[in-house]
Amino acid sequence: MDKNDLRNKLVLIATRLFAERGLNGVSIRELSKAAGVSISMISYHFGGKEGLYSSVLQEQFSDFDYIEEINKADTEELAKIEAYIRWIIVRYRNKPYLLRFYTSELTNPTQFFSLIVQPAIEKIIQILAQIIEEGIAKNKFRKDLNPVDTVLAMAGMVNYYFLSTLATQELINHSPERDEVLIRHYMDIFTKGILS
Amino acid sequence: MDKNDLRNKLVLIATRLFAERGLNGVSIRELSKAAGVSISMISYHFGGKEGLYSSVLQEQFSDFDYIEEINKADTEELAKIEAYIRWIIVRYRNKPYLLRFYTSELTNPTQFFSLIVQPAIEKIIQILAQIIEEGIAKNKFRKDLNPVDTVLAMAGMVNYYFLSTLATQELINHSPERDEVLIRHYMDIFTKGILS
DNA sequence: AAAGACAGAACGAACGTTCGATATTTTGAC
DNA sequence: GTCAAAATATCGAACGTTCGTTCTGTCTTT
Repeated sequence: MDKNDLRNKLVLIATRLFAERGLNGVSIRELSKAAGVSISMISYHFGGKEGLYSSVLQEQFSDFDYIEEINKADTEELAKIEAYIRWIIVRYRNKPYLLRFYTSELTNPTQFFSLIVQPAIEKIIQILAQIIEEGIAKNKFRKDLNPVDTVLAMAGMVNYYFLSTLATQELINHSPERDEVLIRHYMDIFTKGILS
Repeated sequence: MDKNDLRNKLVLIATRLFAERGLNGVSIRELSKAAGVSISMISYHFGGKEGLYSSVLQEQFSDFDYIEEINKADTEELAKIEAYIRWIIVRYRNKPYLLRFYTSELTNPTQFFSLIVQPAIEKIIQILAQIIEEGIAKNKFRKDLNPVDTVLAMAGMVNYYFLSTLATQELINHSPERDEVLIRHYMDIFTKGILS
């Protein structure tokens, strides 16, 4: 087997297990058994259990480039915002365990947050706030809006939908059709709130 | 020492430690050392480590009665909504580790969710949706609103503020003054979005 | 033949629980 | 109220299990 095959396989399996039960909730024996390899392979390829966990985290927070592309597109502000909302939904669909990793269990979590999560979130907030500012400058949006707070309000509406679904484990049905209804609904509420 | 003194002390200490590093990230030796008692006390009083963890969870999700009082108050719909937002903020201020427990690590997490978290969230959503419905019936709010989705949008704006703060560990400054600004801001956006 | 990938056994450390002994509190008869 | 006895609370050691890592040897690839 190619070296990278096993690495990718371990990251894939570890992502699901770590997300379900956390770093300390999964043993390397279970991980290696699920991957069909020896337990020594985790130390060999990742330098230890935390090394594998770090690889999982890196992979989970490595898809923030798309948000920059949204911003570069030559569309109006509200279209960019809708594109951002759709991106969040796709993100949670592809990485349903993402929220768990916001409360990381690394020996040095500060490092993980300051190196990976914080820059990513700051970048998103900055880009979206800039979109709001442009809308204000063009007199499309209300002049008295605080761009950052407005971004947090908007991001909250979308993220919370998935957070509450995770927390209640089936309280709200997930489906593409329902996603579409929610996008329309959120855009509707949000648009009425910020348009001048 | 009184029996309940030690029980309460252990729950208090365990809440902070479990929230910081999760069920499997804290040993009963560390817990009992922090409480200044023997390790056997945890099994004696709580029937084991998971018993203590369950007690922590129960205590963290046992403050949902206030939301019913808000609903009973003889005030108009928007005032009730603002009271709800303030309640969330106080809740997170008093229980800053609350979000961690949404991804529980119990051996049988389904039981925890179905018994504690889900009923609590469903109750809140139901009460708030009822408030929205009343506003619609009185022609205060837009007729085309879906009450439940509207509640999720509103709850998301507030909850996400704290979620993002937790995730970024200092990205956004917390203070009563800033809370007040946010309450005004969120109420403003939300009000404009739902008023008829 | 050299280098890399992998397996499996072995290691010490840490884990949660249990158990017998001891200290403290509560109970009840006088 | 006193005091012995019962019940409860606490301790600390010991137990068996599981943990992550390491090491030696073997197989595969270059």
